This record gives sequence, structure tokens and C-alpha cells, in this order.
Amino acid sequence: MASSRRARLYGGMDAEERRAERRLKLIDAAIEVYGEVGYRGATVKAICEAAELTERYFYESFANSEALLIAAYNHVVGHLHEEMTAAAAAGGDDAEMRLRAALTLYFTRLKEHPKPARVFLLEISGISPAVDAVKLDALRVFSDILVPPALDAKGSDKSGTATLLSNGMVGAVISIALRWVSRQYPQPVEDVVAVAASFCRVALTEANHRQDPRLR
Amino acid sequence: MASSRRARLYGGMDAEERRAERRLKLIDAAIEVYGEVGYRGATVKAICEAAELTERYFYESFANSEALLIAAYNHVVGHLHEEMTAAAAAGGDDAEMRLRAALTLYFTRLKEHPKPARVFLLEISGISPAVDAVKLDALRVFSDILVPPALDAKGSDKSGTATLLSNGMVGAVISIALRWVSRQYPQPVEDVVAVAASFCRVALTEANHRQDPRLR
DNA sequence: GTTATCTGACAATACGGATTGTCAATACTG
DNA sequence: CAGTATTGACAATCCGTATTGTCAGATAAC
Repeated sequence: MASSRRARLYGGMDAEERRAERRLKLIDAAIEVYGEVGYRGATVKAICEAAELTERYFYESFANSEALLIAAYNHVVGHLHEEMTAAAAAGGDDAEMRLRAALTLYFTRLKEHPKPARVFLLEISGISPAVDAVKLDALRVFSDILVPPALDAKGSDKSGTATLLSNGMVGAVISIALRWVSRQYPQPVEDVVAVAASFCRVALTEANHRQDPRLR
Repeated sequence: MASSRRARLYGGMDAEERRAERRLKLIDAAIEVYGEVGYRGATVKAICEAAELTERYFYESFANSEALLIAAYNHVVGHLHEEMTAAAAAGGDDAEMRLRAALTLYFTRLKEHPKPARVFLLEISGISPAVDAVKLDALRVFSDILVPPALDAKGSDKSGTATLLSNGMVGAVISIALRWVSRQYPQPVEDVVAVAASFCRVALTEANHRQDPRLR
């Protein structure tokens, strides 16, 4: 019963496995095509051609273009965040060190993969409420990786200042990244990291100052 | 000859004047409609209805939807920047004071006009290269208003750090603004200004530190 | 009042892409 | 090998909007 008759194998693969493979190919192809013509310029047909699949398989895995965009975004960003978290952990106990490690990894990857960078930095905005929600979620994670929310800030922030700070920080980093990418990396990674870090430091230190307003 | 036969008057207006008036009505209507359904959801027809004009007049003044978007953007942002410049000037000689004055005006206006705020903060990105160029230009102006480029920084920045700093600063402010607007203004203007200013201060002070790297 | 100009409503056309459907070719199973 | 599941190519349909065109009615000039 446990291994009830499985679906016919093709290329040594389960029906499920084949489906999963096609799904991945579509995601990879989408990233590629988005990078060429942007999300808006990307037609279902073009993506399918790039994936060497036909439209039928598109709708097998995704309800519509937007679903694929979200899947592709999560695919890329999820992996990136994992790497950043690992890099931060490897950075030791010092908040400053971990921050720099995470940022360095971030900008390094951005430089290694220009195509997805452009799309997922820029075009991900304003597509639809669903996409925006996904992006907001990712940005929250991003922020928490860079500057982990202090436990002791729990009660001391009824005003929502912490939210503003983390917004600003993420906005600064993303904005720097965006321009750096679209100008094709005019500055070395270290310089970019240094500047980005100086904005993150605002969120890092300002949160503490807040505890004792007299410091400012 | 000087006052050669002008076009027939309608409603006491020149042909030119009527055209200009229609153009303005279209821009106002566009801002309204964009605010309701977003730029992408805004059809030519809907905008024309809101403007109480027919499509014919749309194409009289604009080559296509994108042209109207750009015109509307420049209309709103141009005015805003004028006001910010004035506010900054009224702030006196102190860079910090001028910064706060400009930011206060900025966030105050944002709160007064939620609809255009959303569109021109968010949806303006990634429409097309032409629109992006217009936006980049506006952001440069914005940056220069907040933190006027120091004259003495001329030679000391071959690395493009100043560019990175101003990108980050603008990114932080815009990002804060965006979320603040879409969350319907949870914090008072003063708090938002204070946090935004702390990010701007990075660009303000970091530029100086750069002159003597030992300071950091 | 007559005529030329301008206006508003709306029809006609054009276009591009999403989504679904058909069918023959191919790859596996027994 | 015969039979069925699976695939790939592509046609057919659907849908919505941009853009252009038509025409009767309204408005100003003389």
C-alpha cells in the first residue's frame, strides 16, 4: 500500500518529479527573460521558449504570470537570505562585523548576477498588492538579518520609530544597490559596503540612543 | 501684424489657451485616477471621463499614456521641489536647520495629498527607461535640496562615494515616506522627519569625514 | 441668420497577448 | 509489439485597450 503503483516513469522520473523539474526550468527561464526585457516585457510565450517548454506546462505549474514572478522572487531572495544569514553568523558576535559580512555577501552576489538583481530590486515594486506583500515580507527579513531587532527594544518603542529606522535602512541599502547595479558596478564592493554600512549604523545606534533620549 | 488674427475664441479663450486648459484638466484627472487604480490600472478612457473630455483631446496633448504620466509627475514633483527649496531657504544658514525645514515640508505635503503620494513614490518605478530617467532626475534634485553638494568636495571624491551617499540618503527618505503613506501615517510628522533627518545626516557628515579618513 | 469652427459621443479598427483546445509524434509499460 | 500516457507544436479563441475615424450638434464670427 505504501508504494502503491506510481505514475509511469519518463526519463527515470516520477510524474511529480517531472513536474517539479519543469517548474524549476520555468523559474530559471523567467529570471533569464525578466533580465532581458523586464517583467512587463516578458510574455508567457517567451518564457516558455526559454525554458524549452510549451505554454501548457506554464499553466500546469502557475496560475498566471504573477504567480511565476512571485515564485521566482522567493526562489532567488530566499536563497540569498540564507547565504546572508550564514555569512552574518560567520561574522562572530560583534554586530558591526556581522553587518559587514552580510552586506559584503549581498553586494557580491548582486555583482555576480546582474540580471536577477535588476529585476528583483526594481521591477518587483507596484505590480500588484499580492506581489507587494511578498516584497514587504522579504524586506522585513532582510532588515532583520542586517540589524537583528534588539530584544530590549520591546517596550521602549510605542512610537514605531524602530519601524521607521528599519525602513530607512533597507531603503538606503536597496537604493544604493539599485543604482550600483544599473550603472554596472562603478565602485568596488568594499566601498559600496562601507557606505551601506554607514546607513545601517544609523538604525543600529539610533535605536540605543532612543532608550535614553538625552543622548541626542 | 503683431496681433495677427488669432484663432476663434471659445469661452473667451484662445485656441492655445483652451488646449492648455484641457491639458491641465487631463493632468489633474490623471493624478486622481492614478490614485484610485494605479497607473497600470488607469485607462485612457477612464482618465478622459474624469477630465470630462473625450479621447480625442487626450491625443491632442499627449502622444500616449506614458507621456501623460511623465507630465503629471513633473507637474507634482516640480511644485513640491519649489516649495522645499523655499522652505530650506527660510531655514537659515545652518545645514541641519534647512534639512529639517525641507523634510518637514515634504512629509507634510505627503500627508496632505495621499493619492499622488502613493503613485509618485511607488508606481513611478520601472515603467520604462524614459520614465526612469525622469525619476532619476527628480531624485537628484531632491537630494541636492536636502543636502546641497559641497563645493569643496569637488576633487576629493574620485571614488564616487558622494554618489553612493546621496543615493542611500534619498532611498532612505523615500522608503520611509512610502511606508508611512501606505500605512496611512501612523506616526506624527515630527517623528518621521526626525528619523529621516538622521539618515540624511549620514550623507552630511560622512562627506566631511571623507576629507580626513582618520576621523572614522 | 449663415457659415466655418469646434466639440462630444461613439463606432470602427488594430493589436497583442493570455488561455484553452487539438492532434500527431514520442516514450514508456507489459 | 500493442496500447496508453505523455509530450510538443501550434491553431483557435477570447479579451481588453489604444488609437483613429465619423458625424451630428453646439458655438462663435460676421
